[in-house]
Amino acid sequence: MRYNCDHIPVKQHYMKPTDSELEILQLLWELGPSTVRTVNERLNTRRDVGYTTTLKLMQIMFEKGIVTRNEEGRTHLYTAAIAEAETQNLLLQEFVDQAYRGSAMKLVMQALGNHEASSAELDEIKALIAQMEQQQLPKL
Amino acid sequence: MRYNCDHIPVKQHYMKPTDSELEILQLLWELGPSTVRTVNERLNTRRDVGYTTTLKLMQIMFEKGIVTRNEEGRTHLYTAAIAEAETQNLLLQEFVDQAYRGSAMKLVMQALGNHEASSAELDEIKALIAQMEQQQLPKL
DNA sequence: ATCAATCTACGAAAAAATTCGTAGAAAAAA
DNA sequence: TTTTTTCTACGAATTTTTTCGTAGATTGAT
Repeated sequence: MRYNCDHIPVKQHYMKPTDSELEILQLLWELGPSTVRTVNERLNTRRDVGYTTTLKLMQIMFEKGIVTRNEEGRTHLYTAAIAEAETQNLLLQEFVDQAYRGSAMKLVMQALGNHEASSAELDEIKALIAQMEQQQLPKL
Repeated sequence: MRYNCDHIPVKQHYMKPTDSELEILQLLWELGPSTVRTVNERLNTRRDVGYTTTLKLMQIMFEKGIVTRNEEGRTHLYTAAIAEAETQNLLLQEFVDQAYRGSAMKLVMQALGNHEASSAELDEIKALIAQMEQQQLPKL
C-alpha cells in the first residue's frame, strides 16, 4: 500500500515539541539520520513502546516539519529539521517564564548549586562571566 | 447545593504539575492564599479564562494535594502546598534531562549567555562558583 | 514461487489536560 | 422579602497527546 503524501508540510514558526517528540529529537540529534526502527529500539531500552507508536509520532513530526525524511527507498531515514541548540533556547525561554517567572538568573543559581560541576566547567562559566562583564562595562 | 468533600486528599510524592497548574501555583506563590476569583482575575489579565475553568483546576489541584484550602466560609482560600523552590528544583531536574540530556552546565551556559544579567547578579554567581571551587579543592 | 518479515499509511482508541455549562446554596443588594 | 450576584460541586464536552491495530506493499528468505 502506498498512499499519497505529497502535501508539503509548511511551518514557518516551530511550535514547542511535545515531550514524546522531544525524546525522539534527542535521539535524532544523537544518532543523526535514523530509521523508525533504530529510534524505536533506542526508546525501548528505556520503556516499552510499540513500533507503530514510534512510527506514528515520527510521521506527525514530519507533518509538522520538525523532521525531514528521505523517501527514496522503502525505509525512510528521518533527520531532525531543527537544531538542538535552537530548540533548547526555545524551551529554555519558556521554562524560565513558566517555572522561574522570567528570572533566568535564579535558574542559573539553582542549576549551579544543585549539580556537580568539574573545575573545567566552572572555568568556562567564569570565562563567560568575565566576557559579559567586559561587555557590560566598556571602561575607558 | 453543598456536597460532601470530606475525602482527605493523600499524596505522598508530588507529581509534576501540568502547565495550567503551574501557572496557578505561580500566582499563589506570588499572592499568597487567594480565592478562585482573585486567581481567575489575574489569569484574565493574560488571556481569557472562564471562572469555572479556574475553579475546576484549583479543585483538581486540591484533590491532588498540590494546594490546601480553608473551607470555613463559603468562599475558599487556596494556598500552595508545595514550596516554590522545591517545585522549581523538581522541574529543573526534569528539564535538564529532557532538553539537555542531563547536562546542567550546558543549560547554565546558555541561560547565562542568552539573558541579561546585572553586575550584582554576576557577582552573586561568581561568589557561588568560588564557594564551589573551594569545596571542590579543599587545599591544605 | 511461496512464505515470513518488515515497512508505511491510516484510522481510531485511549489517556491526559483543559474548558465550560448547569444546578443549587449562600450572601448581598434592592 | 424578593431579586441578583457569587460561590461551589459536578458532569461532561473538547482538545491535545499518546498509543496501537489493521491493511496492503515491498523485500528477503526458503
